Amino acid sequence: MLKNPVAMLQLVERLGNLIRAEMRRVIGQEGLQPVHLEAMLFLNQANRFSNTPQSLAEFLGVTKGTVSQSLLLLDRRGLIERYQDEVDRRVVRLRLSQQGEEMLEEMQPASMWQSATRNISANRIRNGVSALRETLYMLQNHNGARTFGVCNTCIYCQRKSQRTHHCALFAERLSGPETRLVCREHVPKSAS
Amino acid sequence: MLKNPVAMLQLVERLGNLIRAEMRRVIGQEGLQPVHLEAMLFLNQANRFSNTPQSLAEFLGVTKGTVSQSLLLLDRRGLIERYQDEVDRRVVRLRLSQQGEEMLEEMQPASMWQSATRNISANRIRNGVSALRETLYMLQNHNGARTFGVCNTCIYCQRKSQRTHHCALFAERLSGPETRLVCREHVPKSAS
DNA sequence: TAAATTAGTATCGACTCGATACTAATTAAA
DNA sequence: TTTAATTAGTATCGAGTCGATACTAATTTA
Repeated sequence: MLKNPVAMLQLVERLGNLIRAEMRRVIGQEGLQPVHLEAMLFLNQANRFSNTPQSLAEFLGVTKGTVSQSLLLLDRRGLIERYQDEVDRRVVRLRLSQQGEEMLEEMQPASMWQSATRNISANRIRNGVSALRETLYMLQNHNGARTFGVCNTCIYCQRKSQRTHHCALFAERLSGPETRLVCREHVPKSAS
Repeated sequence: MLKNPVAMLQLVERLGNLIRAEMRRVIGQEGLQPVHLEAMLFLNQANRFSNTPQSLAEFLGVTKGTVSQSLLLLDRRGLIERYQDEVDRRVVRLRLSQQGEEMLEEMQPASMWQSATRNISANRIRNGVSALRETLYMLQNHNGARTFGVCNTCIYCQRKSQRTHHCALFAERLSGPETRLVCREHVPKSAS
């Protein structure tokens, strides 16, 4: 009974390393490192409260100095754009450039995963997903780390009508598509 | 139905990164990097056919040149021992030193995991483990990568009596404890 | 016996990463 | 309101990863 969590740890670790190695192989052809792909994937998903270097650093679990270096490189390659925030002029906003979006489109790391799980029962995968999700939230909660979930699973997200939502934390309106982006202030509903 | 595998990918990736960041935090205090801990964990588990630089490189998914560098560092710190193989004098055998074993003992990265999964149903975790394991084997099979499973889940492992086992590939006897170590030639029984 | 293969090491350059020190903008305090 | 503290971000340094390339030495194959 006690051995299964450890088995899960080892499997996640092993799979994580494989994914990382695969990432290195794929992205290496562009002269980039795994962390650059991670960063681009984040920027592709981050909502307008979360697209900053600070936020990215927290997501990646590295210092802001480190992330600054990686962003420098992505900028040099023309894969991202940086612009100053209108209100708080210390903060830098980030977005993928056209070129960055295209590169991400080409990668599609998901296809490998699809084929690897083709013969596994859907029910088993569903159970796996929920076990992993719960574990993730627990772990992050325990570390005081952010969850970076999407708005529609957040306690601050209120549905106003069929189409419009409202964030009670930032006190701003959210469009439908926006509720499917990740936020640095996300607090999962299930975490009581 | 198609979204769940991708969700699982993202969760594994995210958890993998968290584990990696935690590793960096813990092992960083010893002046080491995550890959060093990975290497030590591998050497702690590898059987006598698999405790070589080549094997470690395959496990980690890096080149032998890279692994050679990491081993140099571990050797300098006195955490591993290297010795020449008796039969084939090109190959170098690796083992953890006393000091290396003690360090690994102190780490115990599993405890964090135990607490993070405490409130999750045992059944759900079991399902998660088997989904992840199947995925891992599929993925490795697909890439032509080694599975690095333990002997007692390998097609070459034959039970001779209550206590003794036999490896049909290397044509050698295996003790009970040895069947719980990982092997580079492992082929999972389930993979028909 | 010679050629090819295999295990491992050495060196180079680009990059990560934490630590430290810094600038500039904002906020809190006196 | 002026000053002090905080916050977001950048720059630089050193140790280390990592792939690529080139190498040595031992073993196999031809």
